[in-house]
Amino acid sequence: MSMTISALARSNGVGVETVRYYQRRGLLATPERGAGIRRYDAADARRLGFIRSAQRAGFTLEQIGELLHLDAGQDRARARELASERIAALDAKIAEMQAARAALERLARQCHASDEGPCPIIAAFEG
Amino acid sequence: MSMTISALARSNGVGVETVRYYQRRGLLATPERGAGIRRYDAADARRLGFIRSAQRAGFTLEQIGELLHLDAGQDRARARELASERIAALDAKIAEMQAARAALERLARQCHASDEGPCPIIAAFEG
DNA sequence: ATAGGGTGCGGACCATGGTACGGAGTCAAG
DNA sequence: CTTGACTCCGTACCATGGTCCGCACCCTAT
Repeated sequence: MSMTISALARSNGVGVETVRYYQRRGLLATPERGAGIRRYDAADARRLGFIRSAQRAGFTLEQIGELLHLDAGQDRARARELASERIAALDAKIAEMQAARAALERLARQCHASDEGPCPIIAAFEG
Repeated sequence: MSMTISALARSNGVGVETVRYYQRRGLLATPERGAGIRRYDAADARRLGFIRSAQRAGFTLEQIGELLHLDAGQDRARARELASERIAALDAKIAEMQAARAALERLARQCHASDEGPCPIIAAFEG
């Protein structure tokens, strides 16, 4: 089951240029080409899927590169370390966003409540 | 109470270059200069504070520019619109991050539980 | 009055994660 | 066996939010 680069890209909902970019970044291999066209298989698709999943979990491409180099679990301690760093970062970011959300919602309600005086949304940020 | 650009920057914990960047972006005014040096006041500091607060709430500099042009609440409807768009975006992002966090934590626990077989953290993303 | 540090300004550069371009080669259908 | 779509590859460019550089000028303390 082999595919062209565009099929590989489509299989993970990315653009061809993105695949090529990951190759340049060393995240995906560039297979040998048979008569000019490179052919990809299910393993490549899985690897691309890995990259996208990890990206959704907030890892940067550089960190993903490191995870990939841990090569199917040879260095579990390091993988756990990366995971818990990421969890901590996510916690911080989530807390920040929840605070911002709460503040914005309160302001939007205040702003909606009356059309007198300065807009609380604008005013709030000025403090 | 006037200050130099570096005092203004310090007042909001940013670098001088950041202030200058905001000026270029049209978010902060560049006051007239008295004998070569520009002088800033409390209003400038408040405006800079506004920018940083709004940024913390996840607005882009472009959106912040729009908020600033709403000029102290002349267009409350638009301000509310921006606020609710931002709330929706925050909700989506928070949900995504919480899902990622939960997945990562589960994986880290699994990985910790045994040192046999492939690392679940790596393996999980491969699906 | 002179050294040092801060300022003004334009422009270059940075990281991140892509996206677009152009020319040559390749493949599949009609 | 040609046409049109797809591929390869290097290079350039994009947005975002800054950061740094170099030169000239200014301000303050010694």
